[in-house]
Amino acid sequence: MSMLEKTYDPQPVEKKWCAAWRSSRLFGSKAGGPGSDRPFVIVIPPPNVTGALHLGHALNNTLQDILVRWHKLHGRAVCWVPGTDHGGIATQNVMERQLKAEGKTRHDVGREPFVEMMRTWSSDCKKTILGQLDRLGCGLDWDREAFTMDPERAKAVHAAFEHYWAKGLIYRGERMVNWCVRCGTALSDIEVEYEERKGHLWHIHYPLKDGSEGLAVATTRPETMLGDTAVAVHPSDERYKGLIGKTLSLPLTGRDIPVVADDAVESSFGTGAVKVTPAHDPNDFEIAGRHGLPLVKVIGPDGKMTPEAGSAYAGLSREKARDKVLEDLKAGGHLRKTDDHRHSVGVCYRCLSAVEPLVSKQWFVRMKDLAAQALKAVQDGRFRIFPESWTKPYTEWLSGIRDWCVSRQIWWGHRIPVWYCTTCREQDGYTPLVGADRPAACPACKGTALDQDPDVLDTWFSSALWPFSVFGWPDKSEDLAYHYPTTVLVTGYEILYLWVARMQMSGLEALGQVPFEHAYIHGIVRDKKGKKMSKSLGNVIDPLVMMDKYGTDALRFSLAVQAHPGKDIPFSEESITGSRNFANKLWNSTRFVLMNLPETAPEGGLPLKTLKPSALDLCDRWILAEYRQALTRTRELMKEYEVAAAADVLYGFLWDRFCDWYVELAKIRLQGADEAAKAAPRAVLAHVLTGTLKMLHPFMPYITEELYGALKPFVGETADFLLRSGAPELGAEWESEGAIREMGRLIEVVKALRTLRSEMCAPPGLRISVLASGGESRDRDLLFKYGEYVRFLARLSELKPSADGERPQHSATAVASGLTFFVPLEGVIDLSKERQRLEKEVGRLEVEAARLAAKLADADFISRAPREQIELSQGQHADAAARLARLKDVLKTL
RNA sequence: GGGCCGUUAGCUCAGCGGUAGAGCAUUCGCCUUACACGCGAAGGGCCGCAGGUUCGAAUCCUGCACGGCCCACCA
Repeated sequence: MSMLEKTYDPQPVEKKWCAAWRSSRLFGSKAGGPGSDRPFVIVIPPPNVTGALHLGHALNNTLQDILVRWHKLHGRAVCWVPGTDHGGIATQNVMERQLKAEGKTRHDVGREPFVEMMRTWSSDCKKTILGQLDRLGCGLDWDREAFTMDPERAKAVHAAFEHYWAKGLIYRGERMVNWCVRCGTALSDIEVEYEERKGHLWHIHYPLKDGSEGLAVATTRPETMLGDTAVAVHPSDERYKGLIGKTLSLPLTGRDIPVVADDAVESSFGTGAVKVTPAHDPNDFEIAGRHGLPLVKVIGPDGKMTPEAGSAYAGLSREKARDKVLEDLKAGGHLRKTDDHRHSVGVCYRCLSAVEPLVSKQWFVRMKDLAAQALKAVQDGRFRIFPESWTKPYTEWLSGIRDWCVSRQIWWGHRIPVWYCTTCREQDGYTPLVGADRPAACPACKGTALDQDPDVLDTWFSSALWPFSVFGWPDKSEDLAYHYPTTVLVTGYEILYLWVARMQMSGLEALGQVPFEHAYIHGIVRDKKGKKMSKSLGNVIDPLVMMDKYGTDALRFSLAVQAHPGKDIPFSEESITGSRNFANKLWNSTRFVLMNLPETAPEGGLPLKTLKPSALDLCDRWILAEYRQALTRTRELMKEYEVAAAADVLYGFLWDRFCDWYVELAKIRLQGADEAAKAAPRAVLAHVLTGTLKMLHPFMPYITEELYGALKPFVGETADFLLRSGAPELGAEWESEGAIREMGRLIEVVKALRTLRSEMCAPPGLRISVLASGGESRDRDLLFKYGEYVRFLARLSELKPSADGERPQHSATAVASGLTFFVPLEGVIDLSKERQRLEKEVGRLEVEAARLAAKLADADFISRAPREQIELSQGQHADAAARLARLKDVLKTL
């Protein structure tokens, strides 16, 4: 490493190590084979092959890589499986948009060629994405790359489907489903999002068949009235009691429809009478079921009105039909009222167009029993969610689960492994054949004409199998047994139900064990105003651009340090510069340390543990104690997936304690003439810095790998990679409350003197002389024992004792750590300014002393508070009172 | 309609029973031989509101307000 540059240049370093990690198979678990302990295993949430990585991916994968590297550093076998998801509708949509630009549809291309085009295109996309993950530094096990639609995963999909089928957990039925007219497919309930949209509430009058008054219904979708087969009212609604059982004449169609009574009707809404359109509204579908009402399908899967809607409307789009129905109702005098009305509209989560509830024949997975297993796993602790607050929404969703519509009328996906005999399929009670391969013949009629179901499975069906399909399930291999259950799944809360819950259910069903023991739920990366990043808002930050500009480590660290469990991250470019600066700080502190070490490292490195305690100075013992604390604290936090807090602890330790205090103090000996005295700070610098870099490595892998390479001989290590060097250790014997307390007192003195210098406008070049007086001998002894620290850090020419009361003329005063400091500043000091300064300080102390005195005078406090608390307050009071007395003394003589 | 989360310095957020911290931003002083992507110092907060529990509450409890998210069949 060239130590000439003052500023870290990330690009060459990243390129070098990225290639080295990969070529050395640093993260392969295939070669290593089963060890004695459980490995740390993560399967990647496979990104859809729809384009390039965005910041959300960068966050998700940074967090996973942090965990993987962290556990590898601590000696655990790790396996992080890379892969991508074929992405079903989302991916097909991208391709269809491309075709549309050429004026074509997928039907112009044809099913087979279209799927072929998608395969080619998605594999390019896959390469891009995986390359970007590599660049992010992800320690993935590249030998295991998987794709949700490759042959191995197809095997798992078929096995799962057959398993469900055999157990009666999968069925085909005509049900109300969410239909995306634009995508031309059914969607599951959770693939529908709801948007508040402006609309109207139209009041339409339906006369009785006999021509008498009838009643008015209120609706937001007048075009569906063509499919009405009843009007429902609440059974106890006085207004309509007399009409229940009567027959209405549906306007525009003349169809006879009954008035039925149903509890589901809310009397206070609209007119209190609901038109019932069983074929196009999930509620109405249920009402119809209860009353044996017929279905009239007036909207087709193409979003156009069907012949059943009547010749005047057939072929019109939903929107056009609405206009015409309203016009016709108005003309017939049926439209009574039009109110503005905001209501939520279900939209497709992929294309945001309004979803049409339709009755359609689809495949469903029966969820109740599956959900019960998953519920049990989370309740008895086999599965835990971090942060815990997501557990409740998760269990509630599972408790209220409905059957999962898994068939999709698109072409890109796993074809449903079901076959129909062309001759027998129309017979009542016909059971289709289930299997991946085309059956040779129909078992009933021996006919060989068999058609495969044209639909494909929901993309989430294959995603749900991911934690075990990537390990070769359904084959019961040693590899699967070794890696399953995996350790943790890292993902955003937006797919908790869509994906996490379904993996739990299918894993428990297929293997009887949870697919992962923990789910670590992170937030969404937003812009700095908290808005979701989107191309249309123009607020997208491209992670690749950020990596080019500031370095990968800076991007990773800025994401990690903000990733508080479950919380969204308001991300801005400024937050990366802070991390870039931190990387530079690491670079320069290593530069400093190396400059102060011998040219070549001695055999076995610089000794630390063999140094005699007497050879260690207070600051050495202090930084080692602080270092041990930082290690301990970081480990505690990581255990709880408190990644952001862990990053913060390391940041604070390295920058504040190590650089700003220890490195400065180490200079005293390093720049001194006593060669023997240099051994201790050299060893401490090398060991503490190297250890801290190791702990930071999961967060900033590139720079720490680079710096470790330069430092390792000095700590007696020879590992080729940081992650093979072992975790930093420091025994309990290095804990030292005494050192931390004593340094704390000295730091207080230094800060007080610096403040004073600054307030007195003493130029930094001016070496000042300081007299210390008063205090207990314990405090004086400490001060003068380490007077060199204070002299050096506060830039003093001398620090010496003065007899009590001897205050030099023209001096400024500071009180710290039980002592009074006088700084003679002839010519520099302004007496009236100094008086003001002291009076302000006196005022502040008086308030504090009074507050504490009142507290101590409170009989309730004295009798009820714990003793250590009382003693603490007494100490604080004594301290404030003493400082006050000193300052008042000084003021008197000023 | 239900649930969850949030409301702390100008901004972003920590703290979660002993009256407040960090980073960034601001101001002032410094090219102090690791680092100006730096060093030192300063200013800035009745910890959303109202009650309650407690010797003591930003911290626990109960309401309320505001913001965000999730779920739900109000046509």
